[in-house]
Order: sequence, then C-alpha cells, then structure tokens
Amino acid sequence: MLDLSSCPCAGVTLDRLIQPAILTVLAEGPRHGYAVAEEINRRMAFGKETPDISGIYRFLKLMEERGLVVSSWDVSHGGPARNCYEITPEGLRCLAQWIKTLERYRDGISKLLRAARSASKKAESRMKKIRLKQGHRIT
Amino acid sequence: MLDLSSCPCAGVTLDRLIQPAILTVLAEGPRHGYAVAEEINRRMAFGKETPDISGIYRFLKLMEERGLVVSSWDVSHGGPARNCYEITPEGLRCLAQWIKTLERYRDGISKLLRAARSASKKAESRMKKIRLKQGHRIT
DNA sequence: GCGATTATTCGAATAACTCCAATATATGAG
DNA sequence: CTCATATATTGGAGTTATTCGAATAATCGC
Repeated sequence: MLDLSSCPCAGVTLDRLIQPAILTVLAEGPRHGYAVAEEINRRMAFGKETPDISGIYRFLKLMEERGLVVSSWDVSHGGPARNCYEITPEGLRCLAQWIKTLERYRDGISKLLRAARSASKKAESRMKKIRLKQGHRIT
Repeated sequence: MLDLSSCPCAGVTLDRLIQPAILTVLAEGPRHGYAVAEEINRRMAFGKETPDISGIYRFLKLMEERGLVVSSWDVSHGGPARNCYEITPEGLRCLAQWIKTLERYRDGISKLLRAARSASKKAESRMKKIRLKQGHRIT
C-alpha cells in the first residue's frame, strides 16, 4: 500500500493563509511578533502543529515594507526587547481584499469538492464493473 | 494608494489544488495531458485564467511515478502522439484522501474568514473612534 | 510551403518555505 | 554564581515548488 502521508493530499500545509491570519490577529489589536505567532498556533492551526515562526517574522518584515503594518520597539518590561506591530489602514484594505479572496477560495474548493466526490463515485462503480466482468478469473 | 493586485491577497493562484483537480478529471475517465489541462482550464479556474500547462504535464509524470495514474501512447488519430492517462486504484485512494483534505481546507478557511470579518469590523470601529477624537485637527 | 492548432517536454530562473543556528535577556533551580 | 529554560528576534543555507520560455513534432487549412 502506497503511503499517502507525505503526499500533499494529506494536507499538512496551507501556507498562503499565514498572511491573512497575521493580518487578522493584528486587526484585533497590536501585538509583537512572538505573540502573533503564538496566537496563530493556538487558534488557526490548519492541521499543522506549528507554522514556522521565522516565517511569521519574515512576513511581518515584508508587510511592514509594504506598509500593511508599522512596528515600534518596546522595552518597558522584563525579557528581550519586543517589536510591536500594529495594522495600518492599508493593512485593513489588504485584509478586506483577503476576505473576498478567501470567499473565492472557499467557493472554489466547494466546487472542486463536489466534482471530486461525484467523479470518485463514478470511477468506483466503473472499477467495480470491471472487477465483476473479470470476476472469477482473478483470485 | 497601494496596488494590491500583485499581493497574494488578490488570490490569483491556489496552486496546490491542481493535483486533486487532475485526479478528479481523470476519475471521470481516461484523457491525455492536453485534454486534462483544457478541462481544468474550462471548469476549474480558481480566479486564474490558465494554470501553467507544463506544470500539469509535470504533475502527471510525477503522479505516474507514484502509481496514481498509468499512461499509454495513442497514435490512432491525426496530429502528434498523445500520452493517454488513466487513474489507478491507488489514484482513487489518493483522491479519497484529497476529499477529506479539501473538507478540512474549506473548514479552515471558513474559520479564518469568520475571524477576519470580525477582526476587520473591530479594527474599523477602533480607527473611526481615533479619527473622531482627532476629528477637527485633520483636514 | 507557411502559419495555426494540437501535443509534449525540458531547462533555467525565481519564489516560497523550512530548518538550523545565533543572539540576547530575564527568571528560577540548584 | 551558573546552568537551563522561556521569551524574543534575526539571518543564512538549503530544499522544494512553481512559472516562464523555448524547443520539438505532426497535422490541417490556405
């Protein structure tokens, strides 16, 4: 039996969604990188345990370059300095577009899902017929 | 105004889904590569006009290596030779797993969508308040 | 013959993502 | 005091994924 656990069909990653997830968390309120990552791990794990934390920092940097978030250093506490991120109006516009995109994703997936289910059934009954035809010869 | 058309939030690609789309088309019946690509373009374009055709050929090759499909050359017609692909029982198992994965994707996206909508509203009313406070000073 | 259409394939470039390691500070255990 | 641990951020190297562009090839209409 073929092992399907390393096949993308196992669906361990759904990477592109990290970006709207970050925007969503920051739309709820300002947070520093580590807290964003923790929040995403806690609430939005899409089958995967831990979306790579360095990836989240990288996205935050990228999003700052693009003006979707702004950051400021916060040292008024114990522990290492925190880079606190806040969403901008541009970031909110981006999130609004993400919402439309996510709706399209969801609808596209639903459509594919229906097609896959119906095709799967069709193929299975076709294979059953072949097996019946060849019936007594095999095994 | 920032141009969001080249941002992934524009959602031009939803790449990983090409694989279950190929399996779905082949579960409906055997087809050669070009026909698979056309069918996918015709029915399953997720916002993008043409999912790269060479990518579809590449996936078909990969899927054959993995035993999900089998191919045979067909020259009984005009035009260049066609490599005809057929789904295997392994391929059907893979498609069955894809169906479960797609359900998880859809549910994950729905969850993110709800969070994004609520966070977006929250952030907007927060920004409105700030604008009211600073009201007369700006503009 | 020439261009358009159908059909497949390959190489190179780029983008995306992960893994690993480094740095830094505070806190609590021993 | 020192070591381990948790918090917090960053950078580099390597792998994989994906796209783009070009090459090849055969048939058909003009």
